[in-house]
Amino acid sequence: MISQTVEYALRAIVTIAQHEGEPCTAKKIAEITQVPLPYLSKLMQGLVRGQLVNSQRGLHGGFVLTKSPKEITILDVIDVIEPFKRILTCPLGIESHGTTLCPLHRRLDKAMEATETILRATTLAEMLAQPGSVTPLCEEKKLVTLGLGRRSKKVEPWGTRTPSVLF
Amino acid sequence: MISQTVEYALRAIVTIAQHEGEPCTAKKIAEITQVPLPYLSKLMQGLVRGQLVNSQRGLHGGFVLTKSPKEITILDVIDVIEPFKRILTCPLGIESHGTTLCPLHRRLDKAMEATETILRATTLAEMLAQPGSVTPLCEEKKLVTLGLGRRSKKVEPWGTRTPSVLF
DNA sequence: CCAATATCGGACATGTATGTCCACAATTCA
DNA sequence: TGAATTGTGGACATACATGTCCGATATTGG
Repeated sequence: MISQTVEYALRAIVTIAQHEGEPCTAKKIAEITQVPLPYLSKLMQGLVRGQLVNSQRGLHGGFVLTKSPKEITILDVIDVIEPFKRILTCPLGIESHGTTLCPLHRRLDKAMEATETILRATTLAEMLAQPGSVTPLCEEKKLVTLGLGRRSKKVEPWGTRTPSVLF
Repeated sequence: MISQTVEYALRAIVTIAQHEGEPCTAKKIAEITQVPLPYLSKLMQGLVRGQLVNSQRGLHGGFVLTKSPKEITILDVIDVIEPFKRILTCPLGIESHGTTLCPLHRRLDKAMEATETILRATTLAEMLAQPGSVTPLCEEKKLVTLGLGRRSKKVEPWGTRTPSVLF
């Protein structure tokens, strides 16, 4: 239905939307969304090329949305990663009936149309945490510093393996 | 959205439904549906195990529906080949909010629900050729006998490469 | 300029869906 | 009983989605 890659992309862009104002690094997004960092990096390039996010290299860099969350729909994200393909012509290459589909593919396309309509109608803004909502917000991992000076290391505190709860 | 395998399975079962009464051989189905014969054979085993069709080996064998086309829906076929999976729990393994999904996955599941509803509501019977329908019926290839006696061979007549037009 | 932080881009590795092949078993008909 | 027909099941081959790695490039701050 929805590929793993698209699922990842949606998690990522929602996370970025949750942090409007400050750039999100790939590393941070990967932790929150539970997506493998190397794969996420590849993904993000797609979102950048698709003009949904801007990237900034270097210290304090990361990714930010190019538009308001109100102006980005789920379908926008899908179309940038792997375009939503409706059934427009006969999959068997039969040209005898122009744009008219057989009953089977007409039905299948109707089902796709229903999905497409819902996805086009849903913006990122609608999926952000609402003040009165029951849904928990995204909890970022609180890192604890171990050691001192150059050798210090940030790690997850013991007992906080609960993943973030945006999703 | 819908895997190639499911697409093939649907073509096949619609073809069988179109020929109620007589068994369809895999070879015949493969020709009509434009599905590679070896792959189709594998597929059919799934439909048999899923109790949607019965198989009969030997001369005059083939596949027939186990029930009336009115009692088989598109969703039935999908569920037998690769079950339609709704989003029931958080894909990130977060258990803190029971069965409640985050806004993102709630929306995605709504889209799937819409699709599922349509597919469950569509039976094979609705997709067969209607008397008054504009949609062309399935044209099977008319084979021509070349040669005589034991050496005769059935082949497609020249100039009839037009694929069948059920779909 | 140097070191640290981050993204970029291409090459490579793995896994799953798709597609192929072949020997075998069941059925029919003569 | 023998030959032709037709589905069955397992092993194998290929294509594409998914996932990994690493050097290059850009940016910041000292």
